[in-house]
Amino acid sequence: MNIEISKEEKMAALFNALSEPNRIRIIKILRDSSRELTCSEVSRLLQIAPSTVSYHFKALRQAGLTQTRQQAQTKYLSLNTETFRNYLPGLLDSL
Amino acid sequence: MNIEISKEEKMAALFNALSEPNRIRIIKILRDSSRELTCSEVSRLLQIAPSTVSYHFKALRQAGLTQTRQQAQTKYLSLNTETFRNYLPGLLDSL
DNA sequence: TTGCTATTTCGATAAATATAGAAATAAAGA
DNA sequence: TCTTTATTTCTATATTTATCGAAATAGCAA
Repeated sequence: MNIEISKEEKMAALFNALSEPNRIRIIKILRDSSRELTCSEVSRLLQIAPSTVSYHFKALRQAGLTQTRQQAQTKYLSLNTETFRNYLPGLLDSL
Repeated sequence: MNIEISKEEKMAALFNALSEPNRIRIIKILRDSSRELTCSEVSRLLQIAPSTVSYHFKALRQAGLTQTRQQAQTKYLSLNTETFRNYLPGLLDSL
């Protein structure tokens, strides 16, 4: 059984995942390049520690805004367009 | 002079103001009723302490999502539709 | 003036958050 | 096998946050 979660709580969780500048930057890169990103690549691009990037990746994934594909040691991050479509239509264009 | 603020930081601040369920509830009431709300009214409606509501009002106002009109001791809160229009078009319908 | 109502600020607190470095895990390649 | 690369987890820390009750502020009304 699931704990009851209100629409407001769901939306708040989505906004919370987006309430950090580096996470917005990650989302924008994904939106604009339409390719996948790796942890180390983002670490280089944004100049933050890999462990911090991993933490942000986890936050985005847990909110359902992204998904990952694994190949060998590397995990490729991409947008979960369905979540944006279902809960935040048009928002990607606002970033 | 102003501290340089990136678009990502601005958007993150807006999302941060929206990352709390009770603040989303306040925004939704304002959107649906198209009337103003007072601190005490929201305190009664959402069953949270007036000081907590005041704290949320301040967070929303500082982000630019709402504005207040004062009449005697009472402050009336309303949506700042311009901010929604400029930065988050269509978002009100997603809440 | 005195008491009532509305809001904010203050003080305190418990919880969550962003961050980094170190250690752990796992796969690739020499 | 040993080394390098990629990522995650753990530990620690400093900061922010949501919350309340109490006190302060300000206006209204009897």
